[in-house]
Amino acid sequence: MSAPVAPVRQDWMREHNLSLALLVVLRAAEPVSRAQVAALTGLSRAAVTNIVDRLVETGLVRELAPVALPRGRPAVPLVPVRGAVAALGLEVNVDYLGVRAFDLTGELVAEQVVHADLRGSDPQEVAARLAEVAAEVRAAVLAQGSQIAGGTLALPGLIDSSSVLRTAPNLGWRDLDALQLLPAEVVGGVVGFTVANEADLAARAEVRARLHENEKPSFFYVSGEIGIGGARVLAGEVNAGRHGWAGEIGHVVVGSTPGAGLIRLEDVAGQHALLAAAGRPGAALTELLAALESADAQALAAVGEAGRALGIALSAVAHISDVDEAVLGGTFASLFDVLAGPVEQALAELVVFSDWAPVRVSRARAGDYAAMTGAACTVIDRLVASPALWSLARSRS
Amino acid sequence: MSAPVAPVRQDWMREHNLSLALLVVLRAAEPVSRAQVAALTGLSRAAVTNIVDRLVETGLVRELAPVALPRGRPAVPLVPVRGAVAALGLEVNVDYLGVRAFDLTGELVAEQVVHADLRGSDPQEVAARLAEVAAEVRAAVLAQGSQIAGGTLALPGLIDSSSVLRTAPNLGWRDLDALQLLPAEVVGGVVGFTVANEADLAARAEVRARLHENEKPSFFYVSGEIGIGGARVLAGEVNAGRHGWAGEIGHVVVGSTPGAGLIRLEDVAGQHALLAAAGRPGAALTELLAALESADAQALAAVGEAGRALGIALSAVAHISDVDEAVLGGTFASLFDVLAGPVEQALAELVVFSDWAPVRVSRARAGDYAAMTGAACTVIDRLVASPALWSLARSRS
DNA sequence: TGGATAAATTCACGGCGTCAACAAAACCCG
DNA sequence: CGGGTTTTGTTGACGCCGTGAATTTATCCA
Repeated sequence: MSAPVAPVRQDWMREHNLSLALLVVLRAAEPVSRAQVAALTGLSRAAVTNIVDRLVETGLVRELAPVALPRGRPAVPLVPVRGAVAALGLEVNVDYLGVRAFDLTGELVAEQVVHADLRGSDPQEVAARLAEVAAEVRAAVLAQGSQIAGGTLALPGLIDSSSVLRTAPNLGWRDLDALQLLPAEVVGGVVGFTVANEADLAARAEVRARLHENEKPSFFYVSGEIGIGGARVLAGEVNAGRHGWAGEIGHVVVGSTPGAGLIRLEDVAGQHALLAAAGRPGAALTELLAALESADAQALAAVGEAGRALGIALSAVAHISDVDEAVLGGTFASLFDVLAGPVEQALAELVVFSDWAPVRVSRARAGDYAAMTGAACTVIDRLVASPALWSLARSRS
Repeated sequence: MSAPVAPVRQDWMREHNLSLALLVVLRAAEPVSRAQVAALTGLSRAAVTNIVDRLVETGLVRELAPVALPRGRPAVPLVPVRGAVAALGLEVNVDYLGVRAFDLTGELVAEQVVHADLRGSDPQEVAARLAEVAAEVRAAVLAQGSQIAGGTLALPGLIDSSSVLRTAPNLGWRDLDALQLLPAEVVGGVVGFTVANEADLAARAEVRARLHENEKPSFFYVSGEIGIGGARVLAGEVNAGRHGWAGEIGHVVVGSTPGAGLIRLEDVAGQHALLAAAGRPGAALTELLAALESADAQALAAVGEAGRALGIALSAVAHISDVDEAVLGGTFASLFDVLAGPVEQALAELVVFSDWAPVRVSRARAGDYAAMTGAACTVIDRLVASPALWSLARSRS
């Protein structure tokens, strides 16, 4: 949320403080009282009384029964209303498509994933299948009385600011308006519908997974799939860049051949290249994992090489973006035990500031289908950032 | 200026709108009237009347004589007060040190630069010399009745958030508290004094140089000096990263030797390496420029190689940070005519999104001593961001 | 001289957070 | 068993801020 270069009026101020209070209620491990909200936000108790009343009116927050304290008047605990709102996270990836729904607190409410090989698929047809899945999740959510707050679609490709998918090489899709692709009953019925890059959204899910230990984590998220993408997170915010396609680490140069040809990260650590180097071209990832399990020398060497290349690419990220943690996600999370060593070694060797701020390497914690989760998170973020707007939109419908 | 994760009160709102109005007055090509400020900011004329009155009270803005319009009541033009405020930009670099003073509008008011070879110099001694120069510039500024709004020191090295200079390899300095180094009469008398990286500040100066054509430019600034640094600018804001040392493009890997050794950008395009490759190890840059002028084959080849390496490093920047313009500054600005071609070619060849958003390459426009200029700019930025705070500080002194 | 036009100002109004006072609901101790 | 204590939550006066409409000011033009 960046400060607007626009006049600020009282309603903006109210919106901001409303959002602040809502965030405190959402993020608290235990239910908080009005007095605690006041203490945590820095607002006066009087203001918080008023603000919380409005949040209760909009149905986003609920009061529990008062609980006795060691001393003084009992406090009224405040909790987010679970059933009130559902956020949809959709995804089309190379080997599956699916939809997830989360409530305000980030709890999974409904989900449906279909596995399929979507390489070189027809966008129209895939969109129709996604719409079906979305309709089912939608129905499940509505059945339990939730309002749908919006949706975000994750795609493995470059998406520019007008929601046009420029290219998704592994799907074989090019120059599609991703919003127009989806039928109106998916997009139209939903207040806000957006499209974003899969790696950026997975990084957002990773932020969520780390919230309990760090409110504002900073790291570079690496999404190892068929291709290799990534996203930089600074103080809890995903940094998508000028057009929204930052983090394309797969195309970073990591070396050269004697003939002066350049080697990019994907040429070494992309899934096809990695399997080929491991002596299993065209095989599934599980085969590689099994080979590593049984200490297959060629497989270990291939992953080691990939790790070194990834470390070189990440050293470029560290120098250019100044991050001190690299989070390995996607298939790289499965390969973590073999991969992390060479990555760390290359980073220690190459990064100039590794003496003061060594780049840590860690495994992603966001779990499966991180991009879907992250997609829903962005919807919740939008809602939390402007609760009054939401209640307005709700009352209109 | 990012939105605070803190309660917003009316005084914050006032400060914001005050800042907004001041910015409009500063940035306008022609003096603007209150009515124009209202139109440009989106505030009501009533509010602008009040706000401008306060800006006039603080002495930051002045009214000119009313000028007749084609129709209607004459407008009262508003202009920034030139003599009111002076911002100091200080710099210690490898071959010079100096101080510049700018007024509110960004006009140069006073300046003093001393050339000297500061490689391997003693920090204490250099600080004393800088203090002398600063005292003279200070005196010149005070003589014309300006108040000093603050100062920023530019250093060619990694500076962390607590203003400690971790390392400046080309000065041979390490682990210094840059603020404690300067005598109290330089730092103490000044409201806000900060330290920052030379390339980050030069990038800030570049933003200033481009304001008239683009309010919020985005680019990657390359600072070619003895070493090679840089800074990413997104929508007019310099992005310094987690610790403030982003943009260290000189250490990015651009290839490898057959023996599996890695080649970093500085190994090819750093000033020492470049001069050596041109057959003039240890020479001055002017010699290389002369050789290029006379079409010396070895010099041209060396710069061409450096350009290709720079292009490879910038392709990493483009993929990681998604920028669509690279600005070549420092010595690279002088070499621009020879350098730009190979850089552009490498970028076109390597950047995946060059079809939709080709990375432009341009010469820096910030002029000499860009870091000093940018250092003063950050001081002015702080002042403009909180005009009320400034008037408070002023009334206390 | 009167009308048109646009800048700048004034003022009543409603919204918002603060502050201080107060009410409410427990607990403790004599 | 009842007053004192403590902390929560509410209330109302207050001051500040931007809005919007009405008003004043200043110039040009017919």
